Amino acid sequence: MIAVPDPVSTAIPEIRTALLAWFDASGRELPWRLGTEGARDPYRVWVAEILLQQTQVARGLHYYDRFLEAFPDVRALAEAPIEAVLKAWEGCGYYARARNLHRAAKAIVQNGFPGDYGGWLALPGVGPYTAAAVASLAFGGACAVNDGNVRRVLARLYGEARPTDAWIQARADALLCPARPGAWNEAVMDLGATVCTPKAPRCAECPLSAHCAALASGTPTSFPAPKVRAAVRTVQAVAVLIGDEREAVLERREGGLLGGLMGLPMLEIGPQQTEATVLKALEVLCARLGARPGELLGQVQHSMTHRQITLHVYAAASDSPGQTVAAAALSRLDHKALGLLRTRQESLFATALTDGSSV
DNA sequence: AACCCGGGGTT
DNA sequence: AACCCAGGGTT
Repeated sequence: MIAVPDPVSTAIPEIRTALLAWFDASGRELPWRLGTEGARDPYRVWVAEILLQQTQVARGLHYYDRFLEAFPDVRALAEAPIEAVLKAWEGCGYYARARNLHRAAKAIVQNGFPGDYGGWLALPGVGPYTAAAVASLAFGGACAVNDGNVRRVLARLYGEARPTDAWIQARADALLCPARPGAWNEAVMDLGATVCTPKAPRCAECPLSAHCAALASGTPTSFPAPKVRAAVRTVQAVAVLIGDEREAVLERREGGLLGGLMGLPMLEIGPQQTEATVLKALEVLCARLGARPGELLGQVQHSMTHRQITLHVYAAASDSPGQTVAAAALSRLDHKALGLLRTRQESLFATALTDGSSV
């Protein structure tokens, strides 16, 4: 059987030259791209790659500055309490990233930074993408990354609607420029982020348009086909606020959802609930806390990728001391719940102004 | 391989 | 309202 080379494979030298020339002229300047190409500061690259997992660059920039200011080097990170690490990550989502970053920092302080793909892959929170990224960007390793950008760019270049991870990795490995592996990886990702975008690609500006099978097909956006996603689950929960926005009883969330963060004591009660079952849950929750249930402060809605939460927030009273809210790392959901107190006070104040009564 | 894990941007 | 984002861990 004779293997027929595809049009992209035969044009690999031209493709490398065209994309790297575009990158040298139009690549993004980003704070984790300081220093020599292929020999960047591994700490800065590593933190950036973890932060950018499923997080858009524009959003990551803010957290990156904040995180590096709090933990300028790997020793500072390793020696910090986990609560401080989560506080720096607060609001960024996927909090297992922060916990794994902290764990890995301790290992790095013990053993030093790994110098190759396999060493990075062994660290918690580092998978195939991140290991290849750090190995190429900070150590000059010939490792091709495979992320959402690479997937889209290569699916379009080859006209493959349903690429598997193995398919993408094989093409990425073949295309990788051995002379500039780090720059090549950044170039493909920059192209995917700024030109070969999901919905409205700027094909007229693309340095690879002459080689692109998806563009030739007339419908470049049909590559790759959308991934099927799990349905959003609707759930309700009850939370109690013992204290106020400054001092409140908080519990550490265990398990997967928002794990590691602090939050109001909470009890999930399933998808559709009546007022009676909500009140029953409130009693159960207060019994566990040794607290006396108070009035309804309101409901908050919170949507996550895979969940739509309605949270019924009640005031409660107990003898247990609260803790300083500002010092704890909380999810957006808990910040919304705490915000109910403020809106409620404002509406009471407005009522007092209207009818002349005292608050 | 399928599922879970946040929060927000773009279209 | 989809669809996506510089993915990784668990089952």
